[in-house]
Amino acid sequence: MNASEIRQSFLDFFHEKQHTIVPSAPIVVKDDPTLMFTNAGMNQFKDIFLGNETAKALRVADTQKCLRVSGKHNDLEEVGYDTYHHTMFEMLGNWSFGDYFKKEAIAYAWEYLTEIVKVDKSRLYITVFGGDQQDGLEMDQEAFDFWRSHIAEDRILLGSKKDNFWEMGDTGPCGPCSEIHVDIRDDKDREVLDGSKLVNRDHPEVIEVWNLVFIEFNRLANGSLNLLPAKHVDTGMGFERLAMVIQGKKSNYDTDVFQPIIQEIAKLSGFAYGADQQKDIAMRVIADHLRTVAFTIADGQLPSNNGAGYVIRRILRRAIRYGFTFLTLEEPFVYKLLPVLTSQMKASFPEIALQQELVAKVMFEEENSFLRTLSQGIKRFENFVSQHADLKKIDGGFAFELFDTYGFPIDLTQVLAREKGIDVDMKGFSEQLEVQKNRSRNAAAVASGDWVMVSAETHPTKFVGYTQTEATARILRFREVTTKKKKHYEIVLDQTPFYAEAGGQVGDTGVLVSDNEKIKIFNTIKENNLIIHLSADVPEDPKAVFRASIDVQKRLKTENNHSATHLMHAALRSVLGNHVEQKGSLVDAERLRFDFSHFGKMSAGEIQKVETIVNERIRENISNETIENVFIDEAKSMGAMALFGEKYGDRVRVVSFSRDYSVELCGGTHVNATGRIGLFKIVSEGAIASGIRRVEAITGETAENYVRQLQQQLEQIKEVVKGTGDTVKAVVQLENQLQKAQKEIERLQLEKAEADADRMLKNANSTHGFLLINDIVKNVGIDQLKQIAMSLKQKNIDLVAVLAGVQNDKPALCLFFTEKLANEMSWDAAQILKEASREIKGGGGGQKFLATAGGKQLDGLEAARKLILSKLNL
RNA sequence: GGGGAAUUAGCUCAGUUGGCUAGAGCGCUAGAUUUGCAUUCUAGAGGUCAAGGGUUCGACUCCCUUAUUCUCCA
Repeated sequence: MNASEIRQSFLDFFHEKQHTIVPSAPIVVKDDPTLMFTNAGMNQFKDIFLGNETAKALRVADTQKCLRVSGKHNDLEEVGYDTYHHTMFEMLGNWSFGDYFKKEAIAYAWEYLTEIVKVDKSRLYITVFGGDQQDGLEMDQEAFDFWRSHIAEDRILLGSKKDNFWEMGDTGPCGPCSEIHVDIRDDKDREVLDGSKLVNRDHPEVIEVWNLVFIEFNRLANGSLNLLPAKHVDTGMGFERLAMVIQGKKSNYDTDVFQPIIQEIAKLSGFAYGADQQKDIAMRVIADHLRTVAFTIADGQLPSNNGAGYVIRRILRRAIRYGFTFLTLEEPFVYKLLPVLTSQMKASFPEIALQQELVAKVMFEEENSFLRTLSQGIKRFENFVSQHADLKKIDGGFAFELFDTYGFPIDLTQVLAREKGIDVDMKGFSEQLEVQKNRSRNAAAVASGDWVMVSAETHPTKFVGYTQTEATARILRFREVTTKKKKHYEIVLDQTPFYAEAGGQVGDTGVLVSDNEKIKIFNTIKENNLIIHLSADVPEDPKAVFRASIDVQKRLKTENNHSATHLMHAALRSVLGNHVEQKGSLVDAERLRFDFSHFGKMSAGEIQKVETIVNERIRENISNETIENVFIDEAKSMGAMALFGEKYGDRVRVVSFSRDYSVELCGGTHVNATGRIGLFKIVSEGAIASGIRRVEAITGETAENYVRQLQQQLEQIKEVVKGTGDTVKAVVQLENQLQKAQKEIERLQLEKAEADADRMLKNANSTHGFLLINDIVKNVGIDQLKQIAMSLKQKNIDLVAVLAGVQNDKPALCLFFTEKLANEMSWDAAQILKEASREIKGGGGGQKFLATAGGKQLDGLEAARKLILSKLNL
């Protein structure tokens, strides 16, 4: 079986068992602050387990794109070194939401593995939760008994809480789990040592393939466990591992999931896979990371310098680093592997093909910029080494600075040091890294308290904000959340007019008012689908009936901007082309920001066209036509722009302003008719990444104020330039005149300096075989004195000049002599002036043969000049 | 969210403990060389040293604020 056949067989199997097959959720998580990436198949069903949402189907199966870069069994820096660690992988999974439980879950897994894909039964082992004293839990006898009907008892092993008890987090749903392990060692090795001895021992050939989780408890913040009313099954099977087992390989990287990519890397680098251990590692790293980065960018996450984008950047850079160091790939190359990946994956994941051009552009740009970082780091390293002769060890602090400030990877520093036959002080480096980590951890610490359940109702909050700005509401539950700086409260209501931050639109602010108290809501956010009101105050009487009202002015302005965003999106597509796709947006009361794919800068004409079209649509006063609960296919046939990377349920909300103009899937709030938006004005256009542009615009009152301000500015300028006709021409003329005048001043100053110099030369005395100038000039500052000295220098005569000047009642000094004299007499002009300037309460310095000084005590000037002459023995 | 850095000519970057009339390479313009081109040589134009404030006799350099970008950590 090849990889796609295996994937299909899994989905077909569960389809026959009455499971609904759902598509993979995006790998990038947008509406869960605790998670950056989908890291398990169950993520998209989290709300069902948490009880925030009811399941649409009781039995579900899918293959899910997952990404893990850290965690107990996963560390980015380990990927590539062994046969089975990945950053991105597919997780095959089947779920039961309050439907079947342990018996069926176990039977299905056994049937699929042994009957469908025919894994050798003698290679399988089972683990079952063995109980935990601290939690007061018995062993999972139920699971044990069900397994006994399929497999011999001595192949069922009891596992600890660490291996066989699954928890979503510190609190929340959890339960015992049962794992299926497979022993893929050669028969010879199997005879020597029984596989059961190697289960959960990190042996690369005795591995877990499938984890069946039986969710039956809820863990509270105090650590105790409650039984859940509805029990769920959550299973996950690593697709790449399964392929390895079925295809009889010893490494995931030897399956047809990875080999085509690895062979392409071999071709590009000119090294064969399998010939050299270090090069093999590099190829595995690149193959793995390519998949991760490509899928993530295709799902809408661009590399950036924080959060999820930063994780992607780091992964891509790791791939480049390995190519650079071990495969002599010193030009951008990762993006060249995309066509292979695409042709392999597009059948199951069409987004990867549709976004290929953009992904390639973004990757190419990232690769280039990192290669620049590398070459600068190398330069910096060379500098350091050449400045520290006889270096035995590279200072840990310096290595850390290279890494921390300039992004130069520590292992490359080690490679460079080794080439010079020196070590890097890794202890010092690690210490500084640890300091940095602690600082960050302290700053980010968040402690959430238990939810205080006010009401027994469990239904999700009813959002009434599409039609109302006020509603009566009861508190369902609330909790206290403490961050380092302050604490706040999170409140869940039974119904609310507050829009929670989503889809780029900011959350509402407002108040909850009861008979006795008034609680200010400073923001509204969404955790998965839970609407959470943020407040600085704890409700004193949580059971009271509240009047929930939003800040209407703020909401109206935000709606103007949101609707304008839709109009602009459509206008951009008609002006620039259909390749324009939304890549992100931010809508608040002040402005709208829209990121979209487009190659190249928008011309002034294009910007104007977009502005014009949007303003036309506003004047047409098009009514908002919003349809709730539309099937996704129907929405598409209406012409809705389906956005890749957005997670949508089976039914969606469609917002349109004229069916043939703007139709979008959107959960946000909008104007009833476009006329209310008022004036629309684009204020900036720029690039945020290769192939991605950002436009910012304003509407309504804000736009009016903006235009008014421009007008006022223009009028003021007109007044200043006294131009009645062409103001621009007048300003340009003024600028030209100014430039000319400045040049003229410079020229005159130079001329004057020349004249001064000539005059001084005439009056100079000849002593000791050279000319001595001792002069004082009125209305001349340090800069001009310097100019005079430079003029004297050009004369190429042996001379000493002691120049003094007075400007704005401040004394200035300049001492100049030819370099030849400086050498012969061992004079140091800077040193002499430093001492002399004390007489005028100032300071000075410069070079050996030309120095200047200034001060603030005018009557010390004579003394200073005398001092200089005496220092020169003149 | 926290820490570290960067911002100097059209581009890529130098600029030492505060004092050099702010430089280099590439690019640009003109001239010379050449049958022509590449090349080479000569000359020239091009700078609000990110913006704003402060310290100082003096700030590209030190301090503060802001903006943008990079980078590490979370």
